[in-house]
Amino acid sequence: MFFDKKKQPPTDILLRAENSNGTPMPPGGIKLMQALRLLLQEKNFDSITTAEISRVAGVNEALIYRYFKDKRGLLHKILAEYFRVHLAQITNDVHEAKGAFSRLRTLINGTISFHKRNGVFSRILLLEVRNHPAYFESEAYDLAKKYSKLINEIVQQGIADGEIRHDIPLSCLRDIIIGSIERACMRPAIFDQEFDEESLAGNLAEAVIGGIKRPTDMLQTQTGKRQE
Amino acid sequence: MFFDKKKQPPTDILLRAENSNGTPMPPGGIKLMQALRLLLQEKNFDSITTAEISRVAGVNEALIYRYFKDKRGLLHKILAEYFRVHLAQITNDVHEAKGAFSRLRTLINGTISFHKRNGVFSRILLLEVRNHPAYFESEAYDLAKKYSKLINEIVQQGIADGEIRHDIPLSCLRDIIIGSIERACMRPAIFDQEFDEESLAGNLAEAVIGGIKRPTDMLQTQTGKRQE
DNA sequence: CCACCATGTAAGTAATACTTACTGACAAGA
DNA sequence: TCTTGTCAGTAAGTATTACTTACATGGTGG
Repeated sequence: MFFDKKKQPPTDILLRAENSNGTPMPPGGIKLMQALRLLLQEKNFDSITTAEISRVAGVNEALIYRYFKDKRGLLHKILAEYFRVHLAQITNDVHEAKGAFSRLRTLINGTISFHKRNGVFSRILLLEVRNHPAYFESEAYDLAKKYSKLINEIVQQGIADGEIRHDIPLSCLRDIIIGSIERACMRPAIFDQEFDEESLAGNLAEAVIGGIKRPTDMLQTQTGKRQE
Repeated sequence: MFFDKKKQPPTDILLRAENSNGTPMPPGGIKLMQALRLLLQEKNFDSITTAEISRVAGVNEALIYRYFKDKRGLLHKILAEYFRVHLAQITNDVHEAKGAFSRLRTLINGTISFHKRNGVFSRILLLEVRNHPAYFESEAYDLAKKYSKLINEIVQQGIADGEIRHDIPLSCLRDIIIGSIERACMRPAIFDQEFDEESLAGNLAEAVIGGIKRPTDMLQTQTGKRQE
């Protein structure tokens, strides 16, 4: 097993969140983030009211607007804290692995594991934020781009080393990797389904790598764009 | 070229929509659907008000609640009409093609083409509905499942014929196919970006098929689950 | 002519995201 | 010790908006 440090409990993320300027988030802000995170385990964002969030947090409703831009700003902040932890773990693990394929397996494994351990992260990222323009101006989106860049680096290195095929654009390869992972995590996130992360990640990596690896021989029909 | 009938204009869908019981949708309902579709070209669903929809449609606001369950019900109905047209086209094209790979290419090509021609469909499906439980009770979701079943059929036939690998679960293969397509269409949908559908679909199909095809020889490391 | 039903409407209501104006605590400086 | 300023927190609003209710109208069959 090349990824054994994933047996942590459903990490208590966002306990130590910081404000955008670097100052630590005051207690009220932390409580609000924890409250929304808790509520998101049971219902979708739109059906959670600001009154509910503040009631669960035990603070006044107006604090949402003091510490965050608005209700969605609070959501984005939570996502950002998840992403921060996820990125720290995954970049470390990836750089420990050697070779493009091993790194990709590590990435796929780690990402799916994180999604499984953090269903709220899954739901926020896959379902709740991308329909609203403000997300793409948020800190959370910046971190999502960093994640994307990490994949770019792995794939580009793999191409340079002759492991990964060079006849398909980088963006397309990245779409396959991220798209497959997200699709696989979406159904469990929506329906609260359990899944075997080990085998899922293994199978996904196997098939995805099979598709993006450089063909070692010429007997397949892969080189010609289309035959008919 | 195996898919030449896709040069239709951005189809005028939902002009001939029917109510759920089979009776034709009255004029007011049609106008409301067209109005929301128009508005969705410019802003996201949440920031469109019912007052706005009815104003653009030129009918009274209460008609939304007579002909649809609620505001989201109207959204789901629009998506369902898009899906109906899309499914009719794609199932036909797919069944004309022969062989699992040719069918998959047809499916990928046709789906991406439909997404490109119908940006509103893209945005509704990929961004606006899956965050709300009511979607999964809707007619639109039933059609989405039909689309999913179509892929199942292709892949299962491909496995039976020895074209597609059998060592990876069907659900996983399907996630790769759908996930890749949706991820590739997401960025253009969000940012209104143009893209070359021909090359995108070709590249995607090429890599995806490369990953799910049955290995014709044993010289790769694909059979063992993991080596290290 | 009338009963009926479908299409359409005006006016209202409850809920909710967000705002404003305020209080108390605490620390620094004179 | 008084003043000043800042930061955490709050109560009480307001404007918006999704949704409801009760009513009007027009065509159709008997």
